Amino acid sequence: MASIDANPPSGTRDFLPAEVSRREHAFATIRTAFQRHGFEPLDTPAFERLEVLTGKYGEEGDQLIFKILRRGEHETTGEADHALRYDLTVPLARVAARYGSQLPTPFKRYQIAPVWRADRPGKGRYREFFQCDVDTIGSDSAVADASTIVAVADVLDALGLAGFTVQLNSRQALAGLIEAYGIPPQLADSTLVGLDKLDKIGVDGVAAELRDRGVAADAVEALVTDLGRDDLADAIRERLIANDVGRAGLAEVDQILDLVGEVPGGRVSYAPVMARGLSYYTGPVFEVVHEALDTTIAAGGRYDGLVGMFQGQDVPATGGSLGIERILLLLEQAAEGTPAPGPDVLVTVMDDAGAADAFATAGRLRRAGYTVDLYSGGGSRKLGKQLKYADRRAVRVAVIRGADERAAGRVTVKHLASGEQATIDDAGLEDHLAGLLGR
RNA sequence: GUGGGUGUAGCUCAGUUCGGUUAGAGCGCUCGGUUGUGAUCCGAGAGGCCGGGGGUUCAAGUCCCCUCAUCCACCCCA
Repeated sequence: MASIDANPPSGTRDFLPAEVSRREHAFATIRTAFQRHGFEPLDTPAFERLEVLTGKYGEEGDQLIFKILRRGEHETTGEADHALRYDLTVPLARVAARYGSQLPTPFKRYQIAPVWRADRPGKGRYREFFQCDVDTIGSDSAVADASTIVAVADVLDALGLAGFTVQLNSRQALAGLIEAYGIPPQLADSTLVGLDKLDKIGVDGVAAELRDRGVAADAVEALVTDLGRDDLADAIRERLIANDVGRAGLAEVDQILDLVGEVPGGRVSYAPVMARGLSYYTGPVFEVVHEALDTTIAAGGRYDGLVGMFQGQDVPATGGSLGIERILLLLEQAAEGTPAPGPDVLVTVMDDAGAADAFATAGRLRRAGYTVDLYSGGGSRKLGKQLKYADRRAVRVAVIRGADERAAGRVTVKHLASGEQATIDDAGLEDHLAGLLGR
């Protein structure tokens, strides 16, 4: 038999049962928290028409879109008409454009689903990964921006990830900053990318980066002086109040800070040089970093222009995204060594004659509320093999009913962890299990 | 996309320096230590054309070239 590579494609993963359990549990926690904040679930197709996706993620982003070849006679041309979704925000914008009038305004939704990027895989970085987005469409109010942040913070806290910081900024504040330091508009984006690296490469690194990007020496010098100050935020604030955009941006930030107030499990603060990669943000932007990690675990912001790309008029929108794969990685590390619990009970099958009886017993115990596995193996049904299987599955109790027990109307119950077992009247099985399993 | 590391049993890795008889360990797996007792203990066994291709050589897991995969850093991102 020819053997083919059994590994999943590069950048994708198989999730074995224990891992699926952990993931599903985290997803359930997230769903519950978002719903408590009044967000509704939405689902959209795994793939979209190509033109829905292209032009939304910038030049580099467009190249990372997984395209789907046209079928039939067009197949050989390499032409693509569909593509796997790249994120959940653009599909949402499409949905908002398509069903706008049927949806309540503002429309608040969350979505947990896989997305695909033709990226180079790395640690905590995949070509197929889940995103978890929460957005509000149709509100230009800072209440919506603040609600996003509070909901995201609540989710992180519910997941047990206390110790995070929400860094808040605004595109307007950044525009004001560019103006305040006299940086020409055509260098704005490039400058912001450089500034955004402050935490990573330090003041000197940023200075070098900005010079490389063509920022004038006096502007760099002015920036570096402020960046080096302990009260960086205040220093930038002073600069920003000098121009209109800067003042407006600061007002945005302060209003949200005010609305959000205290957040359980974390802090919220103004981060004056935090930018954000995605080009479609238009207003407030935020990023959540965890103290135990130097990577972003959630991010978001306002993108008032995106829905308008699908219909005539602009619709305000704001939202956020949880870096769920990184969060799951964190949770996994925290849970290391604690195996996922298996079924409560394994009912053994000692012989063909007893199979029907074992089925009946398993059914009886499921109706009694237990999670019950029935040994489904063929071949040798040696008890040792079945107990080994029970151990492997982390089953708590084995129920054994061979020919002897059946003839006597009795059943043997073995508690795996303690090794204790008892043979009791069949009728007393539920009561006995209740004692063993604490129900 | 750029630079570097690593590919040997199902898993984690020795062995490669200076090429030389049947390539090892731990864990896992299978079987056994008598009837129907796991996890522990003891014993036995299965499992590898040493990532793939080409080259040098009497001889290649070991040296050279190519290729693929994977990991780390940078870039970018979630």
